[in-house]
Amino acid sequence: MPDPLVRKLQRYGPLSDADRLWLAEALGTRRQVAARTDIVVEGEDPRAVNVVLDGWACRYKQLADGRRQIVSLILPGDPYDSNPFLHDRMDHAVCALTPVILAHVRGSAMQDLTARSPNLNEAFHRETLANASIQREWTVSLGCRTGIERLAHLFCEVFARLAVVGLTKDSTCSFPITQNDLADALGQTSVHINRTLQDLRAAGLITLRGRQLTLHDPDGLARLAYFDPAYLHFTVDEADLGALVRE
Amino acid sequence: MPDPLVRKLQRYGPLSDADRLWLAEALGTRRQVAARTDIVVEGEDPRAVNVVLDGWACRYKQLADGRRQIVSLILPGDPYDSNPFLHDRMDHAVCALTPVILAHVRGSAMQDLTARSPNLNEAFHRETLANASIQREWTVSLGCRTGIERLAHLFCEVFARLAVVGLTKDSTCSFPITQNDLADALGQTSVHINRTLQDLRAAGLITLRGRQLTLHDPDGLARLAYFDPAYLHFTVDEADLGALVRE
DNA sequence: CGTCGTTTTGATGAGCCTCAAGGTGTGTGG
DNA sequence: CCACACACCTTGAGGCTCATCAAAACGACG
Repeated sequence: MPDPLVRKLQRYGPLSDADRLWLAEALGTRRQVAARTDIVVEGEDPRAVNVVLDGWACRYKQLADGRRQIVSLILPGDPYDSNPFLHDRMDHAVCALTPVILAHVRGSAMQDLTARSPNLNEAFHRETLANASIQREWTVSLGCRTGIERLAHLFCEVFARLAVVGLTKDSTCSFPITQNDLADALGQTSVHINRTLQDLRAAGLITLRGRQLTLHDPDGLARLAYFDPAYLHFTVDEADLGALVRE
Repeated sequence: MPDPLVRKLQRYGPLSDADRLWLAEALGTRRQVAARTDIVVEGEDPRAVNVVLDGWACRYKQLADGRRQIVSLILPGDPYDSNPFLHDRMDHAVCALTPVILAHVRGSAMQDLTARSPNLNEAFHRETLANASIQREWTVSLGCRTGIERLAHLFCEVFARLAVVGLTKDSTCSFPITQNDLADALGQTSVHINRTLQDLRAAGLITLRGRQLTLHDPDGLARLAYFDPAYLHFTVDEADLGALVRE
């Protein structure tokens, strides 16, 4: 398994061979988690970091009456802090959307890592900032994009994020979540997601079949979605989705 | 002007007298900004921190066709990083919603501060995490709360955040933004906000007149909004809005 | 006293939800 | 190997929430 974490962090700035080595060492044993199960966290060191190496996960919150909102997607290569706060109860949950392979960097190891390598320190810091930025963009999507724009925007974002860790091929990537999950992420019902998907297909912009997403017209999709990848904050400038697909 | 920043940070953990003193020193000269003007940032040290001491501001993003989404509110006592990223262009803007008084802590001063005081370091860290949590909650609001729930939730959140910095009196606080701003924050039109406001008033839950918000039934409002203040992550446990009002 | 930003009201229609049922695919057990 | 179950996707009909457009009332301020 080529390490998606390294690929990810590299997009925020250069890493030395030593950095890569240290990072590989710090990643402890891998753990398998089944789809549709919460990734629970035993009493957790706030400095520790978990990483999804394979599969998709999400953060979600649930209202008392059962309504669920997926507030972010966690893709291969994404580190995530499982602990929102030291003394507080968890205010949201993390859940595997597909079978997931996790690695865990202990708090002490993490501290060593960032102390030894300014590059890694910087990269992790940027990761945090980029996540905040993505969260803001989701707020924008839910606040002022229409149904079809939201869906198109999510496809653009996911494709771009997967491209960065080398998980796209031509204009295709894996897209293994259900329409129900999409609905919970985009603030709509699965029925309506289904209809909107058909519109996108009819417009010749994408196909989504058998957990595979293909972008037939990345630029058109980005235009429809008002997608501007700047908010992803990768330093290497991949100006547009088209470039990602062409590469 | 009693310092709302100190009051805010104290809610994340205890501060010593020395902490308070250092912090007061670090806050440089104050700056006035007129309402409805962007708070622009000259080439900015990424470690620097700005603080709103008085007035309300917001972060917003705008789509190419003009649609605006307010992604967060910045209230008195809220520190905010003006720099999303060092080398990147700004991916969102910060704007004064009312006349605002700002203070600025230079990067070097900030570094001294956190190096000298573990308390302050911890408090600022928690502030960052709390902000991320608030952003997630906004995602939930936009994704799965109805119009009236959204509005009620925002009122609860704002009241709780203002209570923490001592800016509420009985069950009343200042609420100086227009229905248009509310609309841009909650992903609706001002027309519909207006009608929803009337519903809240008719239900006897609030009054909002002359920039003053009064909660007549905080518990009822919280119930309607599915408001659970845990996501604000103040360490002192003010279990519910009611307690805030009664105090 | 007039101007301008803000709030309020009305009428109409689009977007999305709800409920309900039928279709498709995949894995499982007999 | 077939039959069944179950999860997921798809389709239809009807209704509610909210947007849009337009205009009137209100209020603060010069």
